[in-house]
Amino acid sequence: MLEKSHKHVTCATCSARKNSLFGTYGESEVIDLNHEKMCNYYKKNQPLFIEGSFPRGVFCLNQGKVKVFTRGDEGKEQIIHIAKAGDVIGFRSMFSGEPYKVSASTLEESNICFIGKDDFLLMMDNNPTLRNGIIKELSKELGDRAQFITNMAQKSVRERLAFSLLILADIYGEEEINLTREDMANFVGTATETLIRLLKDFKEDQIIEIHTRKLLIVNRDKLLRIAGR
Amino acid sequence: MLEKSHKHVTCATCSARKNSLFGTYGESEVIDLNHEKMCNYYKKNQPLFIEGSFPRGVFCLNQGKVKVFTRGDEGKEQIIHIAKAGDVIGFRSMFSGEPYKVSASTLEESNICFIGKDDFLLMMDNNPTLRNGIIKELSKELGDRAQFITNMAQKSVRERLAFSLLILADIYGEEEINLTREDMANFVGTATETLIRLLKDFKEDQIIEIHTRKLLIVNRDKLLRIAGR
DNA sequence: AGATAAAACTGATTATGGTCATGTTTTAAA
DNA sequence: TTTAAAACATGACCATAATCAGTTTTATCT
Repeated sequence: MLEKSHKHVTCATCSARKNSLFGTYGESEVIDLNHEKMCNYYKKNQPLFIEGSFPRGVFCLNQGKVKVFTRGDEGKEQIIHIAKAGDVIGFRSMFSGEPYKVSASTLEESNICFIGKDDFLLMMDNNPTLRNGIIKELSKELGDRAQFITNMAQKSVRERLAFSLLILADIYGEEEINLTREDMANFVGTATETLIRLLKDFKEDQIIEIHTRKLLIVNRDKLLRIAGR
Repeated sequence: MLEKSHKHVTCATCSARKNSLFGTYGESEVIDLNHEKMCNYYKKNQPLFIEGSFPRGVFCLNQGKVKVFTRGDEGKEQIIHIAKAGDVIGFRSMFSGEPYKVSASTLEESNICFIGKDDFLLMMDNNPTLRNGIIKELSKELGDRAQFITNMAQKSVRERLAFSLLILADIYGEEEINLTREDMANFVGTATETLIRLLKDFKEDQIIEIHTRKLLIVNRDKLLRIAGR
């Protein structure tokens, strides 16, 4: 269980900050940052922001996981990205001036800090390192999405599942992968039933272990081979 | 036929510049820009850059069309984006420090200017408007790709073709859409044969006119309805 | 702890769209 | 202007994966 009070998260001691956009911040900058941010506890499945609304600031994950997704015509979610501790999300629309094109909500209970739009934009103006970090981040994601699109268009569901499991393994690190079948299907881009059948195959081929809701990858090499280059 | 000498393109009189990243440039900035750029004539199907190589600068289209694509495991192209006059391409990888994740080549004969990496980065440092324009552009594209991914994952080929034709209509403007069936299939994300069959359907439903290679949309509303929201 | 809802799973069926094989037309080059 | 190559087109067949309908298991709430 996470601590439910935000008072316990300070930027100076935030372990997630090291790998974040604010990882290069000096002591005084961290103090400023800490002053500007507000931290909140989120339950599982709580929305951070919703497609179509306008951004009021950015979210910095101290602890937990967040799915970023769009909805297709029939309301089915397509998960575009899963954010973990240290990730900063929600800044894209702030720059493009458009409403959010994606929604975000927690996949598990999380501690998430919020930095208001004005504060964040001011920081960007005054801090070339942050600015460059953001440009780099946007550019990197854009490259990743090109590959994602190609995977969607050309790989079979089996190949995409293998690919997705490898991505999920990176995101979950030491922990077991913990997603509902539906979320996983919405990440892979398939029907829930198809996903379940394929997971069963992978289990029988001793590629993964299934512990009810949780998944463990036991043969990464096989996954790499199935996923293709 | 295009003029084959680059001498005839100067930034001050470049009509494509108005809608480009450099659209807001003042007189002296335009003179600098013109001094830094080099303009070249490209034949049809000439590469600008190739996936895996490192960027040496950015390309600014004065005239013509360029496809931006990745290759899947079996070498099949997936077209991510089609750039037209005024578009600046190839800057993403310069910022992320990675090699290109996509390739680009001309779809028709084109006049394309080149601005070296150092010059471009210097311009960015000294010009907040350009910088913000780029951040905005990156952000906008990132949003578009989220939708693109969802379309790929959830729409039928028929729906995607309708959607793609609408995008192509925007890109080609007054001109007729002029792509090989293979390129169009690689944009939609389907097999060439499937694309051909669907084009025939659309023609029979009087949604498009086919003039050998060239396509004209005659019923935009029907396309909108097929494409879904 | 028991009730209720949500999620996970299974089987049968169907349709979409990919592949292969082959012929025709268009384009570009000699 | 002929010829070769590329692009376009069509038919037949098949595999993948979606849909539908239903059961079982797991999680959640009182």
